[in-house]
Amino acid sequence: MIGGRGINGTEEHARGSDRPPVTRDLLFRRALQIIDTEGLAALTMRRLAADLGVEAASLYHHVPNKQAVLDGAVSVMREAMVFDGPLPTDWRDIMEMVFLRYLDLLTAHPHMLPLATRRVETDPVDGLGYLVALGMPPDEAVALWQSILAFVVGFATLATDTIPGSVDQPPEGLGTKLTHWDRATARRGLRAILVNYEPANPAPHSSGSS
Amino acid sequence: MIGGRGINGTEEHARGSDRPPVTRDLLFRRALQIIDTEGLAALTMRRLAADLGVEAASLYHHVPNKQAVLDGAVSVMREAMVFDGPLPTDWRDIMEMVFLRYLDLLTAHPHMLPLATRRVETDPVDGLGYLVALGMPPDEAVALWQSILAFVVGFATLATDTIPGSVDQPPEGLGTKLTHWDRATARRGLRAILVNYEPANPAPHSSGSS
DNA sequence: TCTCCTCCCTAACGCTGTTAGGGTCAAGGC
DNA sequence: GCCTTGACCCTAACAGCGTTAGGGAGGAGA
Repeated sequence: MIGGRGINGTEEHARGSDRPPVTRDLLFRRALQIIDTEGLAALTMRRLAADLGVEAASLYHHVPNKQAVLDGAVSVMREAMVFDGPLPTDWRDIMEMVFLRYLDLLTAHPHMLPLATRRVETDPVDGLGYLVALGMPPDEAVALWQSILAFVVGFATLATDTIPGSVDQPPEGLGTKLTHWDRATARRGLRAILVNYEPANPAPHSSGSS
Repeated sequence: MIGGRGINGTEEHARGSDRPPVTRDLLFRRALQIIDTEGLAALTMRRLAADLGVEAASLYHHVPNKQAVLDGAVSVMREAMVFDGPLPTDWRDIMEMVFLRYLDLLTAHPHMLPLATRRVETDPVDGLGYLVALGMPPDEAVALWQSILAFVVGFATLATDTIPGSVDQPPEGLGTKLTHWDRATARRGLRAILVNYEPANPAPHSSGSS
C-alpha cells in the first residue's frame, strides 16, 4: 500500500469524492451492518476502517475507542423503536405492542444482544412515566417495567443463543420444540405478567414514541 | 524467568510437590475463581496458567482451547444446583424454588452470565419431563419452561448489567429504584407466569436434583 | 537399562485495540 | 496573492491475545 487515498484519487476529489467521507453516523451504521451480517467478533477496528476505505488509526479521529463504536451501533439499532400509527387504547395492549416490538428488534439483531442489555435507555423510562400517569404507584410501575423487560430480554437472549443440538437427551421428542422459541409464547408470558398489575385509573392516554 | 519449575524445585518434587499438579478440574475451578473476582476479560490463558504456576501453552495439554475452559467454568458453577432437603409438594412451589435458586446462582456469578446463557443444559430438561409427568401437554410444558427460564435469565442479566447512573433522566426519583432489582419482584413475576399454566393432574411427585 | 509417555517449556505466528508522530490539503485571515 | 490553522488520514509501533510447533526432563513399565 502506497498511501491509500493517493491510489485512486490524487486531487480530483475535494477531500474525498471517490469514497463517501467518514462521519460518526456512517461509521456507526457500517459497524451495525458488519455485526449483523458477520457477528460481533467480526467487528474489528481494522475491519471497520477497511470497509470505510480508511486505516484503523484514522477511526480514532472520529471516536475515542471501540466501545464508542459499539454504543453507536446500539443507538442506530434503537432508531427503529418508533411508533407512527394510532396506539391501542387499553394500556396493556400498548405495553404489549411496545415490548413485542422490542423483542422483534432484538431478535432481528441477534448479535447485538450482548450490547443491547448493557444499559437501560432513556426512552423506556418515558414509558415508565406513562404507567405512573395511569395511577400506578411508582414501586409498582418499576416492578412491572423490570419484569416485562427482563422477560423480553431473556426470551430474545435464549431464542438466539439456544443453538439446535445443544440440548442433551431431549425427553420424548421435545428437543426440537425446546430450541424453537415461539413469538406466541412470548406474548402469552407478557400478558401473564401484565394482568398481575393494575393502575388506579387506566384512562386512555396519548403517549408519543417510545 | 529461567524456567518456572526449576526455580523452586529441581528434583525434590515427584512431578510437582511444590505446587499442586494441574488437572482439568483444578483448571476449571481456578478459571471460575478468576472470572468471579476479576471479570470475564481478566481470564486469559496466560493469566490462568500463571495462577496455576505454569506457562500458557501447557494448558493446551489439558484442554483443547479456551472455549473448553469457559465451558468447564460453567459446569463448575452449575454444581451448586442440587437440592438436598425435602421438596415442596405443590408443583408451582417446586418450580419457584428451583428457578429462584437458579436466579441466585446467576446473580452470585454475574460475570458468568454471558457464558451461562449459551446453552440449555441437560438438567433443566429433566425438570421438563417432570412437568409432562404431571399431565401437562408437551407443548404447554415447553412454553412454560421457556417462559420461566427467559424471565430468570433476563432478570439476572439486567440486574447485573444495569449499572447505576446508566438511566438518563429518571422521572421523579425513580432512578434509584430502577437500578435496584428486587428478588421479590422476580418471585412475583415467576408466580404470574406459573399461574398461567395448569397440569392435568398436579400430583406430588418426587423429583431428584435439577 | 531402555523406551515410552506425560507434562511442561521456549519461541513464534497472526491477530487485536490503541498511541505517537507526521503529512496533505481545504478553508480562512490579512 | 500568501500563510497559517485545523481537519483528516497515514505509517509504524506497542503490548497483549489465542494458539501451534517442536523439544526437553523425568517417572513408569518392559
